Amino acid sequence: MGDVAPSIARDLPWIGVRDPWAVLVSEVMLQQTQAARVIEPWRRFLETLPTVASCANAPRSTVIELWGGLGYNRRAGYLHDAARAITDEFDGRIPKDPLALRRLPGVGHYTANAVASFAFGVRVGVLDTNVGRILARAIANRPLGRAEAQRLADELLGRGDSAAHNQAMLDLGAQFCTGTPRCATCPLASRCAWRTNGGADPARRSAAVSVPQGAFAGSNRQLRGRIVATLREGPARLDVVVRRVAQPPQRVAELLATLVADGLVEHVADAVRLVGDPRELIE
DNA sequence: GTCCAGTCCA
DNA sequence: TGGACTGGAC
Repeated sequence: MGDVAPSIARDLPWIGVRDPWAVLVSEVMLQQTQAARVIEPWRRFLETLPTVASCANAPRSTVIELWGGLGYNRRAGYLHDAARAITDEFDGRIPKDPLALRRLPGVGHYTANAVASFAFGVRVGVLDTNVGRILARAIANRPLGRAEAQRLADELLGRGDSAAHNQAMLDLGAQFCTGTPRCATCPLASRCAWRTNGGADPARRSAAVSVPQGAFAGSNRQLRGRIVATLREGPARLDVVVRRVAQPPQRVAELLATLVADGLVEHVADAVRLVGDPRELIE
């Protein structure tokens, strides 16, 4: 985030100020993806699918294609499902109540509150991993539970512009309160409870704060990469892939199924034509 | 190799 | 409530 804010939809006039659909699309794209990489795909997406209805009526392949190089293609599927759910269950209008928003697929605490705040001005604190760290470090100096952290975030809103406040918190956290904090330049440092009192980092194991990724070696992520690399050389039968990556057929089939479900690589689809739906092999 | 990170599910 | 999933940037 940093120089470009999560609520980019508010500042880009061609799609309409605070258009709830534009905000929802941007917030889903911003899940685990930095803002700078989101802008172009976001613009492309909205040019083709400018409304909830246009997305709900579009074929799945279009939505996944428009996702471009953002990765985490599952989010595209969720967004497509969400557009259909809004059409079917909410009369085509994106709800402004965070609890209702959370019923949409792919919409969790963060996205629900962000859409409520940035699209509708609902006075609710937006809590991502960086804001979670600010609360645990600067305010409480101890790990917080989910409800506690949300209550603190809500209390900090005060009486001013709550969306602007949330934006400031997100930016402050993203720029200074990262995993390894940049206290030397942080404007909150002189008032930070953790800096003042010292001790172990309270953000570890605090609510909403993400944990480090596990080891790469031996992970599914590594194996997925090897499978994709194998298939890039051309379509291959499942038994060939299994031999190449030297892993149990069951495990390879499971990962292949996730690759297919995510619409990841054309060669995977070729492989599926050769060996059938790998999901059937798992049963 | 390490960092960043929200949702889902058990 | 903690772990799995996922993947580009550096």
